[in-house]
Amino acid sequence: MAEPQDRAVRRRAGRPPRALLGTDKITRAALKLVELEGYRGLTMAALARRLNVAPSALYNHVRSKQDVLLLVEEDLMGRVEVSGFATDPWPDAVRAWAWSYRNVFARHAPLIPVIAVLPVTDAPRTLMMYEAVTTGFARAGWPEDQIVDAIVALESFIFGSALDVGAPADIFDTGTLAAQTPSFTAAVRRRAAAAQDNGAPGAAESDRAFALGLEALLAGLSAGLAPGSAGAPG
Amino acid sequence: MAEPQDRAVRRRAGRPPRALLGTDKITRAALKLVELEGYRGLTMAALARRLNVAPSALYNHVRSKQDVLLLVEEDLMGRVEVSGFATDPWPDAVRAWAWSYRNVFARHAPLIPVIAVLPVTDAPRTLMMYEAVTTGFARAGWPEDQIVDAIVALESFIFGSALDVGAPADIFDTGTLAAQTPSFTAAVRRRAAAAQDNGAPGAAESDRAFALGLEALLAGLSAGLAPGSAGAPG
DNA sequence: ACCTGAACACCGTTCAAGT
DNA sequence: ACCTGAACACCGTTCAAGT
Repeated sequence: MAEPQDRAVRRRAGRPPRALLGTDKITRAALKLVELEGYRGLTMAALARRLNVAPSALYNHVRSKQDVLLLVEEDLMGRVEVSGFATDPWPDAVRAWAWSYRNVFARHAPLIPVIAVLPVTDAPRTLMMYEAVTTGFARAGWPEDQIVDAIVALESFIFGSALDVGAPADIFDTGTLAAQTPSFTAAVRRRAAAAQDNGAPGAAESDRAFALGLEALLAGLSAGLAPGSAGAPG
Repeated sequence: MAEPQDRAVRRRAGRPPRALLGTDKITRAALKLVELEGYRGLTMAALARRLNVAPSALYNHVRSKQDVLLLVEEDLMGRVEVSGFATDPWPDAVRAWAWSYRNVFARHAPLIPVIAVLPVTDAPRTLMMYEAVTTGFARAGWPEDQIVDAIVALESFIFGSALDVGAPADIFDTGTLAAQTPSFTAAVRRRAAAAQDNGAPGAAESDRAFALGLEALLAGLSAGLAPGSAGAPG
């Protein structure tokens, strides 16, 4: 583990005999850093420190911090479960995919606004995920021109739900305004009670909301394959 | 519009005869700044410049920049359409609410990760929105212990969809990897063609995905009110 | 209580100099 | 090509001094 060249002994300037960095090393260091200190701790300076180089050295391998985030995102996409789309019934495959997708990014919430608008061009793992999902939809008989919309709709729900996992347990505490919001306050109380009845303590609530929405989406998408059912107001 | 005291003429230190700031003025200035320069332009320094004060003066009214974001969020929540819940059939009320909610926050995407985990305590407009939605659900016959989960599921979809609105038109361009992702590449092409057939140019695609998902959720939620239909794997 | 102005401890990024 | 080290133009936030 300990490099022969420790950074306590400082390296002199100039190109080293063999490159010290590379996108894979940067990716692994970034992931480790996020695991240890969260996204607040992911700074170019901290990343460089972990890799025993000067911050400016990173810019020989990435064009910006945004590039580092893309490297991390690509790695995470490879962890999303898509194997079911080749073999399982459509609802089962989507369920496994959706739960793993949400769980992977729940721990990487700050990445979500980035991914949601990120072009897939030159992101091979991300593309392979979409390819697997698409073939699964086609195999289940989805019309080709609706597949991407359906994936985007499911993904939107997954991203939003991944953010919800990070919500504090008391997010819906109505506090001093409880008297002005009687229906909502009562519903919140009932929800907490229902979530506790089934055993688990805190994360149970976002799991239940995710399950409810996912099953509704699955049922609605299955039922609504007939053309021209939806229209957009405003 | 022009204050008698212009900042070209500088103010001397010390408490002014009447307070120059206030949370409402800060909120309005922040919204204007975001409208003009986006969230990248929303810095404490820029905000102070707009208000003709020193940056440090802001800290007499907010504890942090995060506080400023919360002020903005509260203002935006007041713009979400909830009037339908008092009068309209449940699906119509949810539709109007969901579309307006998505449209408001599509232009404030950087706020979404903040809102998603933000306690509602002491956020009166946000709470009033939840109260209106909850009464609408109760009126439609929803069991009280499932209402909050259903709202959270819908909100998750809305937040994710609001992020999707900001995606570039070519987000699914498979580029040099098109040959390795034939199914997905074909589906993307078909989607673009279908979206153009109906008239509109670019935003049409996220609108279609949102409509598809929302209608599926509405149908699935309506159908799935029977207990114990969903279960969570892994 | 509520302002100014100076200061602090960071950021991400650029670039000349070195091998 | 790929590193170091110095420098730049910012950040958000704190705090003494002033009225």
